[in-house]
Amino acid sequence: MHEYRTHTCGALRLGDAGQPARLSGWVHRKRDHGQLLFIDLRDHYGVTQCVIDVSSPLFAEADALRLESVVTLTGKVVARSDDTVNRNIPTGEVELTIAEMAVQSTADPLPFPVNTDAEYPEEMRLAYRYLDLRREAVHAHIMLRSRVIASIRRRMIEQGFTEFQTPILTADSPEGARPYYVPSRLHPGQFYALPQAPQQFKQLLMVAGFDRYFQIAPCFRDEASRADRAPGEFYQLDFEMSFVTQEDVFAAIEPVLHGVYEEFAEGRRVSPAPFRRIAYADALLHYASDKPDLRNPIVIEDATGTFRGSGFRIFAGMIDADPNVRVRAIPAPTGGNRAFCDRMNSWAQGEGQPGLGYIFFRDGEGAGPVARNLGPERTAALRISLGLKDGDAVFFVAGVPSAFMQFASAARQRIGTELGLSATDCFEFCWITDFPMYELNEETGKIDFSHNPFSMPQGGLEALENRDPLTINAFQYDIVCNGTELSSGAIRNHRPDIMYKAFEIAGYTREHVEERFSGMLNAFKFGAPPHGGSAPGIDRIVMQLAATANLREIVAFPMNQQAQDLLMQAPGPIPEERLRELHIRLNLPPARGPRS
RNA sequence: GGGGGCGUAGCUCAGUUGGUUAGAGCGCCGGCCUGUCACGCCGGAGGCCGCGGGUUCGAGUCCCGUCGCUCCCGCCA
Repeated sequence: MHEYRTHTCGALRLGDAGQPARLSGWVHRKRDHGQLLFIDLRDHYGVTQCVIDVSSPLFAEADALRLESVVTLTGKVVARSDDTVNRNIPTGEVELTIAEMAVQSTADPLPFPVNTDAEYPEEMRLAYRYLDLRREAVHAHIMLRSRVIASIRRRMIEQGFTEFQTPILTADSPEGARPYYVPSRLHPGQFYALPQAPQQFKQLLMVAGFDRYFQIAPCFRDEASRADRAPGEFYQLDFEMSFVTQEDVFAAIEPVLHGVYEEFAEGRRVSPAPFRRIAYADALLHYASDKPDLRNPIVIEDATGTFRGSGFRIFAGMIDADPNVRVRAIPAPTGGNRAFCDRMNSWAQGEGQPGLGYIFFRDGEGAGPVARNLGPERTAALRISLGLKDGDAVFFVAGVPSAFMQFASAARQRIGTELGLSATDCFEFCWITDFPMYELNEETGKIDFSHNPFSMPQGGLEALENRDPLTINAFQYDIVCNGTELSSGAIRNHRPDIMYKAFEIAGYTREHVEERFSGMLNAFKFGAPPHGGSAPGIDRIVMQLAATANLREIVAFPMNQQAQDLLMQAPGPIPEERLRELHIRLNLPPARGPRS
């Protein structure tokens, strides 16, 4: 017989009754009846009830076992009588009668129980993560993550992608977040940087002719964390393709994402490929967001014309005073009663807004103060254009769009949720396309890149030379699911001449470009294919599939919000001689850690 | 960098308007119990009420400061 086990704790069935068996695992739970003791033995695969009574010489030792001790139990598999079968577990028709017992490892009293799914403080969960990971729900989430990644890998390879590894110790990245630095021992005063993304390497692989690259890529950023944004490090499904248009990129990744989501959706509906494409400008207009949650059916419309010169003088006056002012109408089907409208208005005031104007429709006409001042004709025209009927309402926001955007988005989401219009239990994907290449810096009045400076401008060099930069879009796109941005991507700018011009518009000289991005720029001078890609966030995908709002549910060893690993106690001080080796002198006394 | 929330037993939490000796459930320790499966019953130990200062006859409770955790804004492929 094997030293530790003949079966796992999830394996035994009625058909095994009468056979000898050996199980190893953790003491999950004990039920002590004085003369009779039940031990639920747990391993990765399941739980099996083991039983021993006072006639056994092992009884006292078994009785004294503390929860979470690791034991090997050997005995006979016995069918349970009908009235003692446990239908809740797969092994519930049998039990193991304990004839031999070997204690592999004893457990001290636990800082928190692991056989329940109660909530515990994050700090404790992270400090004892190996215990936290024993709990059923977290254990299942980590397994889900692994299966999702395996599925992604298989689907990417099926799509003709090749997996590569790119350096972890590399050079400072040209743009983006604050990097992590690693001091060089061999080169005094010089530092490696950890990659914020393998962006440049994957583009160089395209230049090298590999055609379709992917990597489950670790990325490092020294930026503040969020519940859904890990501090320090996270993983992306990084991919890049040569000789492709934007539509080719979409067509390559849509079946992967759709397939993975369908595989793990467990009944939740997944929007079919091809996913909807929404231009950035339209997303801002209709959803007040560049990551619209399409589970919410509400579509915002412009109503500036309805209010211009109207009797509703607050909005009419704003429109006359500033040509940038817009009025937006947020339809609220079934929201047409004063109680709901007033509740939304109070909520808006709680959000620091002056209020939330509304019209609600009943008896064939619009009601409320806005309708009264707007007049029946304009009110009726608005109702018809928005497709609203008796029992519905419409809310209004007015001002300069950039100022009301965040609030309008929140209002749309709140209306959708409160009226039960927003779907649950589904995944709604869309692409946001046509991001502007440049934006005006409000403080300096200068033209800045609005997103990624290495994206190909739509219209190429010709557009850069002849058009108002603020009207030029880039071949840049986001993939959004349920209001979460899964990734950004772009068709890259592979032409040095277009790159020089693009940077010139943003105020950078040719010399500056050559100095900072020489690696990639030089590569592009020796024959570079047009290419593009994207990098969906693995953690966010798994979070959505696991239906959890917190990253710590789906990462095995997460850091806390302050980017500390409470289990391994990182970051931490290093010995003086190591510092000397690295040519580093600490000028300030080291900050005292929380558990020094 | 800024804002909100939380901090009472190992864990989850209650603690009234500022008023006697700070409570409950789980866990732990001891006792009882031969068919439970979140077993049940009895008993016990366990508290710098995050820390420091203040107001008060009296502070877990009110005020100020500080530390820790967390969520959000800023930031962020």
